[in-house]
Amino acid sequence: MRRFATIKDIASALNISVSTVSRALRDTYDVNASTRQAVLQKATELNYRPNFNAIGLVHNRTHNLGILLPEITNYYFSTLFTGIQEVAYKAGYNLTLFVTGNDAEREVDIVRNLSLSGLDGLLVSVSSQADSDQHFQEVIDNGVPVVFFDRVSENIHTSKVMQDDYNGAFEATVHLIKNGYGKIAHIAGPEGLTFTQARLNGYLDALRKHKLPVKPSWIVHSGFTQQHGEQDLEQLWERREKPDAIFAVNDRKAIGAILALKRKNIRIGKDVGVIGFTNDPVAAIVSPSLSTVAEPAFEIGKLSCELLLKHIHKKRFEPEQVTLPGKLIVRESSSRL
Amino acid sequence: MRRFATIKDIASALNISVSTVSRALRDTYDVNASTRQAVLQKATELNYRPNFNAIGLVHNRTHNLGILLPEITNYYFSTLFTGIQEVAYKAGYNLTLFVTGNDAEREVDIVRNLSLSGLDGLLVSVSSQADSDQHFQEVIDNGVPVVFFDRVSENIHTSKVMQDDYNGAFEATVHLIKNGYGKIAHIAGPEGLTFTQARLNGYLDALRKHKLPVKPSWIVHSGFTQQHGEQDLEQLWERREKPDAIFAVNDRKAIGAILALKRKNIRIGKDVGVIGFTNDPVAAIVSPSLSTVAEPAFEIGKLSCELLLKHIHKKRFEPEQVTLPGKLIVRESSSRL
DNA sequence: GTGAAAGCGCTAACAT
DNA sequence: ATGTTAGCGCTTTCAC
Repeated sequence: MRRFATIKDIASALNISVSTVSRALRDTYDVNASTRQAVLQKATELNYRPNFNAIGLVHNRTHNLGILLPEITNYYFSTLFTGIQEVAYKAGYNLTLFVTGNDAEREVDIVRNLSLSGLDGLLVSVSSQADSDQHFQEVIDNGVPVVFFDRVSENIHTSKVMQDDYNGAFEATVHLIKNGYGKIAHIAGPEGLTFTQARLNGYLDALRKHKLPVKPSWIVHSGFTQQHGEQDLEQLWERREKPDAIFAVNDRKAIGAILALKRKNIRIGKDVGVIGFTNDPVAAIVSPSLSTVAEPAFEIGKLSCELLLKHIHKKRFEPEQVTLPGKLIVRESSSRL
Repeated sequence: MRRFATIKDIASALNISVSTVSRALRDTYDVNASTRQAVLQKATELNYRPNFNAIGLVHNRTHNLGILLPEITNYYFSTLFTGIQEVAYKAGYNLTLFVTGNDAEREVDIVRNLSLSGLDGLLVSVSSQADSDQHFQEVIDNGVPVVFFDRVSENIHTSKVMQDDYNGAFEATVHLIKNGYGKIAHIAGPEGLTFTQARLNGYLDALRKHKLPVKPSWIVHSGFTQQHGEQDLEQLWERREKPDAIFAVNDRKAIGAILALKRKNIRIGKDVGVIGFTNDPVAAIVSPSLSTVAEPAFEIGKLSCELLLKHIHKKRFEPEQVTLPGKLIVRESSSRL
């Protein structure tokens, strides 16, 4: 059984008390300079490592943050994580990552079994809103700060960080309209997710504002993968009247649509315009390159983590909601030329 | 200050002792069925959550594994993580993720400051081998099991899980040769990393076996990104004699090369063959699609985690080395047709 | 089958 | 400036 050197070991080696060792190590109390010197040296010598379980037990905090994500194999969420870690690392917090695989049941299971005592706070992007948000409310009721980002939960009163999904979708749709497309379909995400709804609304309002027809048969909901994008497009092409442009809820679905269109020998841009959402690097690689709305993933990660740390440090911190703007990126897929 | 219900609370509510509560909760000792029933019910009622710091303190283990990765914003590592989590989740272990951003200094910093008492084991893909591996040896000397995967450390005696980089590279190169390319360049990773070297060796041996010229000027080392791939290609095209095929150390660099070639109006496949390594989904999306060697990322993740758990559970577990085969995936970029 | 008590490693009053 | 002690929440002898 492995056992690290403890402050007790240092104390007895030096013939002083554990409290003196503790104080010297923390460099915060009045400790004789020479004593501190001796302690520090002995600590190095014995390869002393503080026991975080013990410290956590005393202080009731652990310097551990939990992160709950629907997936990680994806540009957006992995970039977001990198942003979170940027802040956490500097603040001396470790990150425990939980990935649900978009499985709502697993999400509940994870949250219910969360070692709450091992976590000072929780950062969440929800997997699905089909079920209730009760499990998150329980965490909050237990006094653990929670910050939602990207896929937020409507019913829960806590800090949230999102991109401006509505306006991004609005701009994307207007961009298509301005480029001469008039029969614009929307390949959406699963129903029930707030941001799916926000992007749908942006799309709808853009159509209405420009007096274009809103055809329910041109709106198809499914998952977030490239395969879903391909399937959605096939479905659209079974309609009597076919659209002449596609606004996809994310780049992966847009790429799926592009591949499906190519297979039909339909020219992207010239025949059918396509625009996505995210600005996944693959958008610049695909041919023709994909127009999109860039999401500030890294920034959202940073901000969420900063907000969570504020919640943890102040006792009564009023929840904040932050919405970051996206940015229209025009490439080849949305131009007739 | 938040405070969860403890076994003490349950005990006093039920007028029994804490040890009975502890036993009932763990369902492992002789406890009267009705007592257990009462305890379980009270626990739910009070929303009892075990304190993992306390348990960790007693048992000297935490059910936490550390994962150290060079990056996460990338198909290979994020898939690998998913594989690890698959095993960890079922075994009831949480994962603390550390990402170095390919920064060797940061790696040392993280490892040196690791809360070793908070981790039952460590899974590592090293960021760079330029520096010594001393920091990892220290962890092992402290009795914390370490398993390396993908980018392993040569000098350290512990379990390692890798793909077969040498044979994958060999096969990829032979594939180019068989398809009629004779002047094959290699766009490599940074020098000093074991797997970079293994892929280089596979490439070299394939050339030698087929009596093809080995030209040092056709081998260029740099980083792992698409931008590096583009730069490397530009560098190759400054040579007096230009190659007619590229074997890239990974798909991202291969894609970079493809984009740079396209800019030069060189036809991929017909004029210059390209093959990558990884089988990133983008390889199927890029046009022309990219031939590659598929890496078993998910499997490597699973295996590494299984191995680490074995190390943790058995007291004296002999280190194992596992090498998983890759698989040649032929697409458009490596064919003259 | 259950309780009392010691102890995991550390911090934080309270003494001196 | 340093020592003594209680206690964080839990498990685990050792009694009975």
